[in-house]
Amino acid sequence: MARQKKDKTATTELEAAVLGVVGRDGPCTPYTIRQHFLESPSPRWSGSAGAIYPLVRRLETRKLVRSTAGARGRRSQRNYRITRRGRTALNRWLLSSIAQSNATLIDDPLRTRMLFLGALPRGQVLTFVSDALGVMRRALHQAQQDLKESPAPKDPFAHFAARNALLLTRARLKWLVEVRAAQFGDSDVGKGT
Amino acid sequence: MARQKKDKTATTELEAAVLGVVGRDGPCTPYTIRQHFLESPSPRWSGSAGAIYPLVRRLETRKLVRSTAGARGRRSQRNYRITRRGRTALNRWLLSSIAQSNATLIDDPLRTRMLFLGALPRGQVLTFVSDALGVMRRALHQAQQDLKESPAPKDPFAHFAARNALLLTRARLKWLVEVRAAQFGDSDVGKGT
DNA sequence: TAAGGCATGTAAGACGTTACATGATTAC
DNA sequence: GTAATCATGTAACGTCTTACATGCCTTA
Repeated sequence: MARQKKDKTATTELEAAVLGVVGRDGPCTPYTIRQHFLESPSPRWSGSAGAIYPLVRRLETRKLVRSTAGARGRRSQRNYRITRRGRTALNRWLLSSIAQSNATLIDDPLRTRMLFLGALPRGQVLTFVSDALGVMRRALHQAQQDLKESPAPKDPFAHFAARNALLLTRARLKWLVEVRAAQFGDSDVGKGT
Repeated sequence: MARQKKDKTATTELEAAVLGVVGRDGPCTPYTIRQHFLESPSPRWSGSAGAIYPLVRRLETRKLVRSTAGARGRRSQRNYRITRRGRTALNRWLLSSIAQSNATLIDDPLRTRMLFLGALPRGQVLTFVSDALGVMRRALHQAQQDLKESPAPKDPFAHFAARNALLLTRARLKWLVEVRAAQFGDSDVGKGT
């Protein structure tokens, strides 16, 4: 992806997500797009200005969005909306990125760490697992909260996304409980929170 | 993390993972480290030479690993092993990165896509979900396979990691089945594969 | 001794991050 | 009218990626 002429149809996850937001929510300013990512429960992107502003210009160069100069007071403002080409690109991204995706096994930082936990003395392994359990219980609460705030009738897809977050969090919590049980033979299995 | 002097104790996930591998498996050449990542089921890193070779030198600069010049035939070869400092750093990374981690909600590319699935006509939504189900069933097989190949007695932590992969994959599969049922009212729920 | 692949790298570049800069608007 | 915050950017940089380069070393 570097030395070569860049394939014009290739799209990063963030580019696609921005395109998706613009397409779904209608005309956006870079600022509203940023807000969207800043408020999103997923910590994948920072929503930093340094990412978003250049990105939307990139999208415009590729004619996936089009901007019109609005104005709020005297301040100039760009309103971006998705083009037909953009919709096509989004559509293609949604459908084509699945099959050959590397998404078969998603990343879990806790799993990465688990691989090297043998480096710790037993007591610290316990600390690790306990801490992780604490974090995960809070995450579960958050996920439940988020799910409540995105009811199915409002936007079924947002609802499904929130379900995904909940199910993944539950799975990780279950895993941690399992690990603790296997390591320390306690009988808390299934208690959860 | 850019404009500022870099915090010497900061460590990227890949750096820590490499450090972990060197610490766990004993003296490594960059080549064996690469193999490790190339063979790993987790697609998070490519294990590219361009990443690994500079990285181990970076670790050596920071005195987290130390290299000795071995030789296979006349070919010079660097053998890296972890230092005491390296063990300390690894230890700290394992314990400290949890609490303030952004790992509370892990990323799922399918979830990202789900958010924008409203852009597709209904028929294509079905296609999307079906394709994803196919991918996920294969991923489930793979995860089960991997789990079998890392039995608990051999390395309990590797075993736990494989369990994590399996549970996460199951959760995603369950989620997709749920989505399909909600969208299309079919009664396949619970059938799975 | 030539071919192929093993092993070790380097080169160029895309992407996203943090931190800084700056004018407009609002609140007091 | 001054301070805070909104909104829009730019600057510098680190990490990782793909593609290329290059010698060693085995095997036929």
